[in-house]
Amino acid sequence: MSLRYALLGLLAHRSASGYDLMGTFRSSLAHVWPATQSQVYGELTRLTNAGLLTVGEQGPRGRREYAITEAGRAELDGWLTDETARTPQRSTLLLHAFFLGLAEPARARRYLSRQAELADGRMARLRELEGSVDWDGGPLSTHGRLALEYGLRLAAMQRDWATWAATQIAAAPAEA
Amino acid sequence: MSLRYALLGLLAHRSASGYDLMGTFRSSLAHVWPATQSQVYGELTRLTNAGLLTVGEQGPRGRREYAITEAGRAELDGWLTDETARTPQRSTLLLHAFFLGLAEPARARRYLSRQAELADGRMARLRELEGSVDWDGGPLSTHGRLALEYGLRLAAMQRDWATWAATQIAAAPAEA
DNA sequence: CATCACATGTAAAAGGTTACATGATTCT
DNA sequence: AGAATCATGTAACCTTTTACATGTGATG
Repeated sequence: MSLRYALLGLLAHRSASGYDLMGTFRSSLAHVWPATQSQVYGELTRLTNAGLLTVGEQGPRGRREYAITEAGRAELDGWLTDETARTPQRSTLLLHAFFLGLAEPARARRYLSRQAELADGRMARLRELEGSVDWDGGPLSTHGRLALEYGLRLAAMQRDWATWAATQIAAAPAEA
Repeated sequence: MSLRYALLGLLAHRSASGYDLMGTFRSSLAHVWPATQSQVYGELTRLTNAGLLTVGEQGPRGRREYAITEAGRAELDGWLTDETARTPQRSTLLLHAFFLGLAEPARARRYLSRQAELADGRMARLRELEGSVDWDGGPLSTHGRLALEYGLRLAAMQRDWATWAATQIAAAPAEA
């Protein structure tokens, strides 16, 4: 149900076509709430049928420009500060950690070191993104910064944890 | 595809029934890789058909005791240190952050403070869990600790971020 | 005129959630 | 005898992923 709010949120800022929105999903929103083209187009149709969006004049290549309705804004507004909405957390990194005792210590340590490196790489890429985004005043600016900072802190946490975990493995040999 | 490895991982430690495994999912594994009963039973059948598990003697109430096969161990072993396996990260907290500029600053700040509180609560519950788990030497012990530490660090990061983000909102009023 | 960017959709399959359905054994 | 626990399964629905399919307009 969250993709719905991602779309409403983007359209609350300015009207756009499915194609436009996909551009945003590819650049910035991919880090926050990934979505595929087939999902976005489908959801736009559903939101229009539900009266939360309207379609404007047909553009050049069958382009459909979507605009948020009053009902759409109300729906979005209700969600914005809804504390109860939580996605079940699933992390393959964590699942690996849970079962890492089944691998030889040296291999497990190598795996964790590699994960630390990868997290470091993610941090670097986010910092690059930070420099390249035009902080122009849309919902992608002031509050995009908050999201970006979250990503940076998450990556840093994962790097530090993986580094620490590798030392723990060294200390305690494999069991099972 | 990860549920598959969660089950193989648990069964690599000791044979168990679907019901037993559900117990583990309810207690410890829920924090790592949540799964429902209907998912677990279905996957066990699929793993058996794929030759990665075998079913032992029928127990009391039609109980089916599953054991991992050599093929199952090989499959698990390949996955254990596979660096490429990554789940797309989706976080409602992050999505909220991204669009928080659309709410009034006071409301947005209240939301973030509440999220900080909630993260703090999660930390407390994990610390409780840490005390109550019997660290007996299974894959849930040494390496369950790693997973638990990850959870603690994640919650701490979220708490600190939400607290920091609230101050950022205070500084910059709403746009859109 | 060819290529690239624009632009929209559908179909099939996999993964996940919720609800329903049923029955056996053990404990009090 | 009744309740709790053990134990398995199915059906419907929603979300997400991957792949296919098609066509238009602008640019060099």
